[in-house]
Amino acid sequence: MTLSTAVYRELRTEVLSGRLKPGVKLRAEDLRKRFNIASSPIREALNRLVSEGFVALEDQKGFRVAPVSESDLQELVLARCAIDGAAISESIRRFDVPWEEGLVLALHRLSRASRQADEQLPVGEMSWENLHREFHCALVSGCGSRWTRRISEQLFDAAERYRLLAAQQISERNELAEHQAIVEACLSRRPADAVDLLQRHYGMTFSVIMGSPDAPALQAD
Amino acid sequence: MTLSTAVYRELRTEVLSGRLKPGVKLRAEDLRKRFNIASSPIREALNRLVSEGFVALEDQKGFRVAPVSESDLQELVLARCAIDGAAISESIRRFDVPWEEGLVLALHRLSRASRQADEQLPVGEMSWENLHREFHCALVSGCGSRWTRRISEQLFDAAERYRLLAAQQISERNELAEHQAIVEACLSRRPADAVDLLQRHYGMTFSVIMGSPDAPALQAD
DNA sequence: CAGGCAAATAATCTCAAAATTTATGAAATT
DNA sequence: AATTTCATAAATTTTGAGATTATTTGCCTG
Repeated sequence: MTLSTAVYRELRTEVLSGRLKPGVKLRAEDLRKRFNIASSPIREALNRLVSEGFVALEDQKGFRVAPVSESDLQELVLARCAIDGAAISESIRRFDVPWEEGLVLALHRLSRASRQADEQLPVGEMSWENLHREFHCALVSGCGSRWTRRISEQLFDAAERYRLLAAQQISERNELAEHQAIVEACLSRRPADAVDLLQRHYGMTFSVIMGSPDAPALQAD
Repeated sequence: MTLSTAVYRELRTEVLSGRLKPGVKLRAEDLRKRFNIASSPIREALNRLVSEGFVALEDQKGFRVAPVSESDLQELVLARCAIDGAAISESIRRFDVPWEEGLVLALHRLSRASRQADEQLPVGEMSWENLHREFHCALVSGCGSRWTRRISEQLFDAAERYRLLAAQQISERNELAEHQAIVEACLSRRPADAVDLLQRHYGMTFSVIMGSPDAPALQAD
């Protein structure tokens, strides 16, 4: 792997996990010292993140972690409702067996995972966050379009960033039940129910994030 | 504007217009000579295009113009049907007056434009291609989500690339009538019709592209 | 206090060369 | 003849120092 790619992945992870706060300046010089490499690979990594929307670039003013706002989150949730809704509906219409099985498996794994992030994970085991991501990918994986799947993943990552920014300790809120209900609607081929449950699920996410103690931070940046 | 940004725009235009063919190697050294600048801004521009999917990057093997394929186009069209369909439906549900008026205006301008690209455009006038893009943006601009709008634009650009690659002389096929029918369905608040017409419109695009004399080129790359 | 100016800082770009990886093609081996 | 080996060539990535251009800062003047 090239240095550019390594730095790209590291910065992407840090932005998405909320370790790098919105609006923070990303000076090539600082990052150069931090990673102990020259500035070219750093600028290349930052440029990739710019096109992904996780880093903002103003000509001659350098890079910043992409800002957040309540309206942005609201429109993000709206986009996810529309796009993932269409994708899940199409998945049910097609009803591939690999899709069905992948979904069951992803739900099972997610249900077994603990949300306690502090305890050390056994080697080779994925975190709840990663399994949650896999689950949402599995939901839309039967839609027949890699374009749609890629977009759905990007939107998930953007939304997850908001969740992790707002919530160090958010109520667990029995998401498992919501996930199970969605899968049930999928398996029994009830597209309208599945879409409805999915959109409620996203709507809940929005409320929980905006209701969290850290939510006011969304105004400041 | 920085050099990076200028090169980014130029390369993006050339890839999307089909002047740079799929699979073609993009060597920093060659581009350096061509633009007569150093390689850093060139690599930065290429890295931005990588995240956008218009340039492919394999570590240690350099940059190439993103490949194309029939299945990719098919899945692209599917994504556009789902996403723009949802967006247009939501736009009608909301029915903002600015959206309605923007749509009428965009259609009017598009109807006045000539498709002859060879003749010199009067200063300040947009090409049919640009007006067509504006029209499609206007269609989904009432959906209430900047995320959805951005995604719709990116998908339009990717699809337009296929159209321009496949078609130097494609039948004009009375697209104007299709556009008018979609707008009519929007203005009279018939979401199901609008979505249906839009999806047929995209489906036609797919058939026309795959039926063009240049279509076999889609296999080779 | 507002506006302007110069110095300091930051961002972008250049250039030459080093380090690393991949591609090439001839010689050796099976 | 086909495959492997290996040295060489070429390409990609990275370095690091410095030049250039734009922005910010803080002082000074009006």
